[in-house]
Amino acid sequence: MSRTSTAPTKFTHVACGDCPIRHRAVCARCDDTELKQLDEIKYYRSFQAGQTIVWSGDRMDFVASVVSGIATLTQTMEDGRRQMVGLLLPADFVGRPGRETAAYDVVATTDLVMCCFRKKPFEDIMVTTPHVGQRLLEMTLDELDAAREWMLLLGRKTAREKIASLIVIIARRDLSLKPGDADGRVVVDLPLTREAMSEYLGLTLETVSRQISALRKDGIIQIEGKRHITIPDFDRLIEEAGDDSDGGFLA
Amino acid sequence: MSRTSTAPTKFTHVACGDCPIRHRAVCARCDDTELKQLDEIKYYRSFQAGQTIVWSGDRMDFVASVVSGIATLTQTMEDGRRQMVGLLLPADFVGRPGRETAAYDVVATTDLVMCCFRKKPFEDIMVTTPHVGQRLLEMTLDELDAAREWMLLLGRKTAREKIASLIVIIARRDLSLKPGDADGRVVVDLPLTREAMSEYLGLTLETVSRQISALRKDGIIQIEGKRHITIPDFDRLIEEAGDDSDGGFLA
DNA sequence: CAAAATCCTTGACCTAGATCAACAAATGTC
DNA sequence: GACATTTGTTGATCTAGGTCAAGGATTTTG
Repeated sequence: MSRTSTAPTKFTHVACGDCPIRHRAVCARCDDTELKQLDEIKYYRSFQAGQTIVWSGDRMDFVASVVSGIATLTQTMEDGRRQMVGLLLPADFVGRPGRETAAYDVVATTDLVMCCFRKKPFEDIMVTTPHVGQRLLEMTLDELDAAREWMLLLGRKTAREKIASLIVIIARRDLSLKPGDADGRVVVDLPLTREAMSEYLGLTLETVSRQISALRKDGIIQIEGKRHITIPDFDRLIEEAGDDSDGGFLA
Repeated sequence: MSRTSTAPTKFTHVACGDCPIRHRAVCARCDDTELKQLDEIKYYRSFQAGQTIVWSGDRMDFVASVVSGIATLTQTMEDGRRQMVGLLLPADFVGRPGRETAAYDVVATTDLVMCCFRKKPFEDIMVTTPHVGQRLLEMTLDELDAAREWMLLLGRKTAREKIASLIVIIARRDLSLKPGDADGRVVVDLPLTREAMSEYLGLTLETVSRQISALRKDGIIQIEGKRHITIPDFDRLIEEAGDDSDGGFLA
């Protein structure tokens, strides 16, 4: 439990205008006038599962919040090796204010709706409304923390620890739990295919499948269907994940 | 060459008051009055090689620029496995404005001098001087980009590619090169021990040593002593690194 | 409802990198 | 200048996870 953050990691109850979800992002502290400004430059976009939203290196002229569905940020090597570097769940934010182009592929993993803000006017609002910039800094620092946890996972954890960590991370996000909040029985639906998990974890999909089976056989998790997981003892799973961290709040 | 950043990645020539180095960081766009403010809250600290500056989870009541020497940010697991998550060279910035505690160990890898700013007053300056916050956001986004490159390295690259990548990254930092700038002969001094490299790359130190030897035998690099490296053909080394990225500008 | 995709699991085998171990070279120290 | 320490190299061996391959379970499509 090393994190003592001043950033609101819970969802705030300030909705962004008539936006159907509560953005964790930019509008957390905006007043009505400011929300109206944001309203004026926002628009919705839908994407089909599998669709690439932006290619690495392409111009990306918006920032956005995920309304529903899942998107991933992925780095690709010329020979096709892929590493996920960000996982966007509903209410997550994506965008690089001050940057022209995307540094990674942004892919809709499921059918996806995003609430987008055109970048230029958004940046203007950032200038005139300091706390929008402040929120963005906080969010970016959170992402950096998550990225660094993730680096530990990629560089040093075993396959089994990686899988356990991923389930913990998703469970926490799912339940909006802070570290240490949950114990006892927890239920999660994995929103990712085995392949997507392998791209997240720096493994092959076969290894992912095998390790999930192993955790099942050892009674750490129970599985119905392919994605529905019951964790009888959450603390036990955290032990398997091999760290006492706060798990990070993903990108 | 995917990066097209608006952030100044070159050093700016605005020194921070009488600070002996040019901070890439906070004072890049400050005027004299603002520099004076920063001057008033800054102080210098020296550390010996090997000294831990802050432990993960400890209170960290300052932000700082590296004046000379090298520091690393490292995540540690209970059983001692270590993963470097940030490498700080002279002029790099470290700190988590808005955060109470460190999320990783900060260690002086060599003898080190830092120019520190007490956090509270620094945050006050951030509020009154918007572009300081803006610079910080830019810097944090750069770090996030670097972290994501690093994740690709950790998750998907071979040992040989990892070593080649590290040498490329250090060479670029050393020469303050932008991607694509350098070709032909390049000379670098590795500022890290084999062990530190292994912590950076998610390898063992033996593998680091072997792969460096292999690159030497294959004529990709030449070595004098243990750390002094000559790269006869920089583009060749980039090929070995297995990516066309901008290499990232580390934490 | 058959055919074709997807998505997932499991087995057999292989290899990159880890582990264990010995030693060499450089550096510090009294 | 001998001794200890730190740093780096190389060899022998082991193993976690990758690769290749077959097949099962669902979902999609026509």
